[in-house]
Amino acid sequence: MASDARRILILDAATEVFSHRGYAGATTDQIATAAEVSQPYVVRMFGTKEKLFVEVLRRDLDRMLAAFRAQLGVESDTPLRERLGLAYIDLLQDRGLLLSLMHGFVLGSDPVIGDLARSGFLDVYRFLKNEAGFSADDATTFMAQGMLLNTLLGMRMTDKYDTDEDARELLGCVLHAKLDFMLQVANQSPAVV
Amino acid sequence: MASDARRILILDAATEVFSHRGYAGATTDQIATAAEVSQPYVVRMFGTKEKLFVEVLRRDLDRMLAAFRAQLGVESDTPLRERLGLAYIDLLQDRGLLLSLMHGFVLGSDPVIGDLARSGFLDVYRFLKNEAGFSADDATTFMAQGMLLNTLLGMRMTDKYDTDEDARELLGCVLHAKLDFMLQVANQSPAVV
DNA sequence: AGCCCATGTAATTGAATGATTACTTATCTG
DNA sequence: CAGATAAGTAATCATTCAATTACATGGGCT
Repeated sequence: MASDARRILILDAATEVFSHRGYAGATTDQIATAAEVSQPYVVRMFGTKEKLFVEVLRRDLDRMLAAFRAQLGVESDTPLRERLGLAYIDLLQDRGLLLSLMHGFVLGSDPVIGDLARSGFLDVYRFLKNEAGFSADDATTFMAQGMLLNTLLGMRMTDKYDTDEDARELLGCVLHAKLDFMLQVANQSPAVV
Repeated sequence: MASDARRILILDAATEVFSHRGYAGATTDQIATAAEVSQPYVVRMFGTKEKLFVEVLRRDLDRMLAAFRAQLGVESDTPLRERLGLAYIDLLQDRGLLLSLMHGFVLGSDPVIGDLARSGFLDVYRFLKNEAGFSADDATTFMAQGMLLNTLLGMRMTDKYDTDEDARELLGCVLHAKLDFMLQVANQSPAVV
């Protein structure tokens, strides 16, 4: 297989593994197994585990901004703000992809990862204000809802949907129309511990 | 020293170290050094690293709820909602204490930590609704702002306050009156990497 | 004094893990 | 066909780390 294609498979696998275990908790061997290659191959292709994580983070940030920008061109009755929210939920359902972002956001003390997380976060804020026309307050509120969504998915609150009334209500408030969709996805990928 | 007092020192140190490095990234030796005891002592007192993290998480959750409940009894002109927000910011400034919560929230795949994080999160939601009288929507919005605040502090966005105009604006939106206070605290504890 | 339980540590260990080295296989080019 | 370059792995290494064991210290009690 061409290394470009293999690279994508490894990045996909790494995103998945990092999202479950976190940066420090994930091992290059788990990533290699998930990508169906050998562990040395992963290391040689990316140099170090940190560089791999940085690439995952960078790609996820790019993907998020691209998904948001794609909504700018759409003609629709639903307001842009809502469309962006739905686009974000769509992104998150894709095999828990963006949870790796959350792990990156929490590693501000790491010089490399922290820098990337800060600048990536600010890029989103700038997009909302400069391109999507949000006010500072609206942008803040939008991102706050995104962080709550990340947190709920990160802690697998969807697991409690069936048994806890409050969990049901809370998820309903955040996800609105996309709730059924999200639950379906959550059940597809059970706790791979 | 009595073991009860030592226990508190170790929990304090563990909270600090976990908040910087995350659960998997922190080592029992770093915690022991921070608490000025030997590494075996830490392990023997708490059994395993996971049990130690669970105790840290549980204590932080208790502390948060206690701080919130304390606001219920206060007579003041400022509305309860705002007082709770300020109380949360006060909690967070205390040596980054509650960042450990964030790390816990992101480990939903771990059976023990995930369970605790989910039930602790729902406890806060229930408090807001049943004791503080929030509507479901208000409670959701309040928690979303808390998650954004956690994220901004986790990624050390305060480091960019002086150099980035957008970072300044974003932090201003979230922290309002408590901004100066927070920056002062953030500068007191520089990146202990 | 003499015992004993609580507080604490030094030394060690076994497993996990990121990284390196040295090899194999296959495809493309001249 | 030769031979080189890219794709990929098995085997191994050095480190790190949580956990265990065995030992030291000291204060309270009879």
